[in-house]
Amino acid sequence: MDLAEALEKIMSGLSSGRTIIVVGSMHAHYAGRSTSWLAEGDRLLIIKSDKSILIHRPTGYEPVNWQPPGVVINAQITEEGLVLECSRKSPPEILRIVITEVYSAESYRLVDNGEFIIHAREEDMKAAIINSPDIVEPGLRIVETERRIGDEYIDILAVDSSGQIVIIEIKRKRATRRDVEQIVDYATQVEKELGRKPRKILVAPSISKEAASLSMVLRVEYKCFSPRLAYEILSKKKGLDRFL
Amino acid sequence: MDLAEALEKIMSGLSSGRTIIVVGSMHAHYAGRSTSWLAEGDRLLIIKSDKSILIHRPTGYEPVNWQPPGVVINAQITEEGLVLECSRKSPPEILRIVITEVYSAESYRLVDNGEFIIHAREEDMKAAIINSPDIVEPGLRIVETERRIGDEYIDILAVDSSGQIVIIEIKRKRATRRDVEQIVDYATQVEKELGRKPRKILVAPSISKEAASLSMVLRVEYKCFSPRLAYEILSKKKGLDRFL
DNA sequence: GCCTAGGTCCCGTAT
DNA sequence: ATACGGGGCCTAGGC
Repeated sequence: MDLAEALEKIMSGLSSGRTIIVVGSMHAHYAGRSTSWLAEGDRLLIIKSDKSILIHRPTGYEPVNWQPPGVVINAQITEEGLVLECSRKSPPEILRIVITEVYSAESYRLVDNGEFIIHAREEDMKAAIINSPDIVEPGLRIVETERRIGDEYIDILAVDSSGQIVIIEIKRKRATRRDVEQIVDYATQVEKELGRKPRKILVAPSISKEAASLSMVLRVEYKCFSPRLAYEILSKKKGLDRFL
Repeated sequence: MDLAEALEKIMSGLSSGRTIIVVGSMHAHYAGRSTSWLAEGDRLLIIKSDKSILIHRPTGYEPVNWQPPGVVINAQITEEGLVLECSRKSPPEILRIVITEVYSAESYRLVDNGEFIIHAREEDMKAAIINSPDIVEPGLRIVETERRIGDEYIDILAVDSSGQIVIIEIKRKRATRRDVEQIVDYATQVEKELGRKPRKILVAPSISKEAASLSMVLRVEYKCFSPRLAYEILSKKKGLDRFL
């Protein structure tokens, strides 16, 4: 396909809100949050209906260059080739794509209202614990979730059977040294605000060796719990709820 | 295009290491690190030559479902439609895609050896500081970079004009409270290992208000420096080097 | 706009 | 395999 024809496909696709797919040889230059040059090669260029842009190489999960939704696109043919200038104001950045050869250029009116449901996330762990605080510790009572202290958010604030405040930080993956530091920071903020030293419990499916030893020093407790288990508990409960 | 024809395109593309692009209506189920269901809708399916898989909706930067490179793909036609089972062992996960209608299915032999160069990253800031430590502070001498203490890495270890050890942590973006905690942690480790309290300098283009106040408390110093400036300094130096 | 925090983050790198 | 840290991370939510 020649460049003029491809430009026509792109322009009409852009104006009608279609998703555009161009396969061809191109190079690109990005300037903004960083600066990059991509030399000539065969790639897949996707321009979505919300004006998000992706340049994909033939390997790898990630696009090599891109723009998030909402850019302004200027397309024209110059002596260099089919030039697409994709820019936005905030942050100030521009992606300049030069297509020199087009193997295919098509646009599609895609209708996608399909629901997307995802589970076994940190959110499910939180829900399971709120529903059954005993998962963390018998006698625990939930006080507040997503409590904001300063600019920070504490996953769960609770009170234990002896009346002591408990901070709970949930992680869906193995807890790291950083996670331990995070909950200690929260505890410092809570103590400043409420005037009492809280207990600190890190809930995660596992904990790294270094994080475990740091948690000893900083008096952070660890409770094993996984997103998968949380999801199973919630599913069962939901299943039962149907019969109640 | 009918499903059988699309299957044929996919199979031949897979066996010849081509990049496959399917536009059509599909639904998908993922089970592994999390669990998700994507209901029927029009999407773009990409199977790259390294067997990375992407399902893109008509909007948004991110794929809604995906698999990183290296999955095993099983494709067949069932009563549900064209079913692709993409699985891997570690971590154990599977993405099952059911294509019910195909608008387009093509494969391309993409040749991409183009170099990709990126600048104005943290790495450039580090290089500029190593080259001219005065950027951080007059009289500073670099001792070591990427020093490993335990499992952690310290960006730059230096000595100031009075002979005191200095830890430098570089951030390409505005420094946060977490960044301050990180360098304090490094300092603790350094003190344990070397027996002397180091100075702590956070180098970043800016610092959040909360991070600034925390840095006062924890005796972390802040030095303003940006990836863009670092890149400009390095470019000039390189330009000069050509004439020396 | 800033700030926080999650993510099937991905990715490189070192042990 | 685990662990750590960067990324133009992106995205959502709050202020």
